Amino acid sequence: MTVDFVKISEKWQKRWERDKIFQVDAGDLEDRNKFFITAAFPYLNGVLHAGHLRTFTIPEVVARYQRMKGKRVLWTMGYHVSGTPILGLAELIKKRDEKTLKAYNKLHKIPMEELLKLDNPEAIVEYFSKRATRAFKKMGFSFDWRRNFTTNDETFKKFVEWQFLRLKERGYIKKGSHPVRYCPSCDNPVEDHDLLEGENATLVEYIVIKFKGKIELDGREEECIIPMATLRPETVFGVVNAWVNPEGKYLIVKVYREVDEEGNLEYSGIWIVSEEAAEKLRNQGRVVEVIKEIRGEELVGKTVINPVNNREVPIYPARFVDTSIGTGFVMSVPAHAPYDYVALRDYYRSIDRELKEEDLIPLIKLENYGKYPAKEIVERMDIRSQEEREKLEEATAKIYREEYHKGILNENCNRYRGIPVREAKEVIIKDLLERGIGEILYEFSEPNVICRCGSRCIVKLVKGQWFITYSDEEWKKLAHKCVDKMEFIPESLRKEFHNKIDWMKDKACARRRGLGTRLPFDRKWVIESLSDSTIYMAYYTIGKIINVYNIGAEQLIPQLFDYIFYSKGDIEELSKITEIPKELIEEMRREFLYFYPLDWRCSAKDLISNHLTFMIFNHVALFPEEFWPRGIVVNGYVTIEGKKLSKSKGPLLPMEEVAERYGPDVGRFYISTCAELPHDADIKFMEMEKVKDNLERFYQFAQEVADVSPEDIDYRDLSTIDKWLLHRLHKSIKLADESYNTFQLRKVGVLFYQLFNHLKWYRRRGGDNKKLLRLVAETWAKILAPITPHLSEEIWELFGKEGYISLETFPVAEERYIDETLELGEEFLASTLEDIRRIVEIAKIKPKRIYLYTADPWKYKVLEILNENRDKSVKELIPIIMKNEEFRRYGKEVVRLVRELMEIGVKPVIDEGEILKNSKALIEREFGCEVIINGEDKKNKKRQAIPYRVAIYLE
RNA sequence: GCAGGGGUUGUCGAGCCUGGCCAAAGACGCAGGACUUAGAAUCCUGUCCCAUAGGGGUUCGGGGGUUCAAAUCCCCCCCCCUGCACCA
Repeated sequence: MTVDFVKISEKWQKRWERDKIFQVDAGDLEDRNKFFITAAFPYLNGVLHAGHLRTFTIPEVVARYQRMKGKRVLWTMGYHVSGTPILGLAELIKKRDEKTLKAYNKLHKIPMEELLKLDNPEAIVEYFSKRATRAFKKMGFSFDWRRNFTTNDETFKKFVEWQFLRLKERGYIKKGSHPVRYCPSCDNPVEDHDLLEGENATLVEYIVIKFKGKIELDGREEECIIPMATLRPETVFGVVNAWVNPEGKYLIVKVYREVDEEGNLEYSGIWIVSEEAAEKLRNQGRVVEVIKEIRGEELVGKTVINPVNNREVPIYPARFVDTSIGTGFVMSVPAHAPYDYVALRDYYRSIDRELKEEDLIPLIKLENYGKYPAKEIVERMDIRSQEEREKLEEATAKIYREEYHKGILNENCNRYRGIPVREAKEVIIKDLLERGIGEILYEFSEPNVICRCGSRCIVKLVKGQWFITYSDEEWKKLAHKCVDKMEFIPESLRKEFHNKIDWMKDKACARRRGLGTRLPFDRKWVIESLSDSTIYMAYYTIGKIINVYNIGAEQLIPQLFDYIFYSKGDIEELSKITEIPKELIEEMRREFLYFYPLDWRCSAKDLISNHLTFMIFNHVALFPEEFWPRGIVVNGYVTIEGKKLSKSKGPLLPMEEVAERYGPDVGRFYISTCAELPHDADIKFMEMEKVKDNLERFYQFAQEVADVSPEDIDYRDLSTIDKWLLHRLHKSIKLADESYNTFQLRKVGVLFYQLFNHLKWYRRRGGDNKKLLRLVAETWAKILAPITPHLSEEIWELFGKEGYISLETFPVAEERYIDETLELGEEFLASTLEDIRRIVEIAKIKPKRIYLYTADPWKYKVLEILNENRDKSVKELIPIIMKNEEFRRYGKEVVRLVRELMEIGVKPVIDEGEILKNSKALIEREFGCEVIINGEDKKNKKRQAIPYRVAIYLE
């Protein structure tokens, strides 16, 4: 039999839409039996794919489940189109970029003639919105479509404007400057995907320590600053000399620092820096005037004064100094930096001096090392000269790591003595900056960061940038509080969110280009795309009214949102100003009050450190505690046959294709059960085919029992195996219920497969109660309905039921049918069968008669005692049993029995004789011979029997 | 480097929190058998190694420890994945 899943799904999708069964409105505010679940909406620069399918199917299934649990479920979807990628895509299509056209034609399955029309952002937004909607509908998503929107809708933008006005009012928006990756030739910040090379480079913060020196200018000796850039500012206490590259080009410059947004300058003195460093300073908020150019060697032999301890140290030459890194000067800490140690030793040798321990200044105590860790490791690794770069890198990394984690500053570090390095570092940086002897200089962690245009990127400090002040400590406290109160699946996320909140810095929230909302208080800027999507779940609640009644953007003034979200203001007046009828304003307010807060937010892993964290921050900033989000669910990624998804290179697997090729139910079942929630799911097409087979089997099973009535099953009339099946059914309901509640959809899948095994066993045991089987089919159609709604509806109709199964009540597990001893009995029987089979095989006997013996009664009594003392150990149990005279005469046999029973597991005593008698025919059938239960004791076998393991003799 | 997750038997993947019924669920794959004109489907059986009576041996990244008992608890190490932002 083949089932046309696509045809079935189309039939039901049409009916659902016709009857609007998934539209939902706010109910009684006094009885908020609601469930509000959302997923992070998709960014529409392509079609929806397998990754979306997974992330959205999870809440979709749970939404359907909760609907069947009688909740008023708000579940819908918006589309994200803000930012630059859609702009970029439009440009590429306009340019007829071959790679892009190919990818969108082949992978996104867009016909070429359609594709060529998508040469402007508006067309792209429209096209992909339509495609996304079509894909969702084909997969049977149960959205309330009236609430759908895109982030480029004028009405939505009004909502975002309100958000930013209120954030600013609360002091969470400020202006400042920040470092960005920048291309000097494109004169623009460079995004990740615009990089040719250096995607992994990060921004690192060097601390520039301003050593004081003297330089001759126009015949006069002038005070100057020779800045040392370092990543280990804590080692400044151990500086014994400075390094300069003798062949390097250096500049004597006057430095002015920008001190405010207006560009006011503050004179910072005469500096000597490498030519490259001068350029960096220019890009990073300083004005640099060149006085004179010199070569590094001119500085060799001069001295500088360490600003932290006023120690005067000489400048020596070193070839390892790279003038393009830092300032072109390096402070030398030979006690703790292998490079410095080796270079200093080399230099001393060149002037016929020997480097002695007294020449070094140790500043970090480190266990397993002496006073001079750098010296030790250099000697241990036998590093001969500063040319042995690889070894030196290794030594440096090792020392750095160990010192950072285990080192403690010593008495040379004056007031920082006794503080572990990892703690001291931050404090020292702060102090250096505050005292004006340190400044920050940004660098890339890798030398080559190349823009798509071929130029080398620089770090540029952008001025006048708008920030959201996520670094705000008070704000963070609120966010932490929210996290403490929330639920997370998996639970480990809680810790991760706490970490992320701690680590949050201010975020630039506006850009010069891209789709989206303009900052209401500075219209030159467009709100950055991650920042306009942090509280849009609230918009879902009111979007219905806006869409249905065609409310215009100009009507959505900030005061209106204040009224809806805060109950602030006068409704009469608002209604007059906005020209929105009072009732509609009230309805918006009620929708919000009814559905908020959000019960669950679902997303894939990638949004943890940005979107999901921002969502928490923005909610706690803008809404009272009762409206903070209640839970977050995060799922793993999707791969296809082991390969990562890629919108440009494939594989991609559009959602629509899944619906068309396999049918939505197959796709939904597979994607929600193929991996545990937090794990990555690997789509294998062969397995998807198998899912199809299994769903067909289920449908077939349903058809077999379609003509039976499940009414009036009398429990008392049921056979043991019937009762067992009923027990299994109710246990499955119970487990499915728990699984749905905790988003463990894979478990529902496993239960479904178990159903087949149960049915197999039921039939093998001679079970054939049609009414009962019909009940099983009906119940399972409901259990599966959230996952395979179309098939379930089809079966529901087949069973002659009125209405939609999607709106039915989820089955309720009834404890009175759950009886674990039934299960134990069947397990006992199965293991008995298996034991017989094994003996037959190993002994290579074709038995004529099978003798089965259950254990002697006293053994069951022992088992009972074990059951009563489950918490006791073997040692404790023996004396308890031996207290009884009856057992004492069995002596050592008791001890052996206890050990054996512990091995099998302590289970309740069941009537094994009865079970065997009951299934005698089955055993005889399976082995084709006579079975004798507890008959004549052949070969003294009977005494081998223990509870749950019969003695067997084959003849 | 920091943070989070992970390493299980042919594959995928449970189990680990709450130690013992764990040679370790389930699915898939593979093999044998039944049914069938044949195939598909279905059903039965097997799938770490050894074994002519239900047994024994070696396994859960590596090493060490706790315990009568460890895939499960503790310590150390190795390896893999993800994030570290202004980008969706």
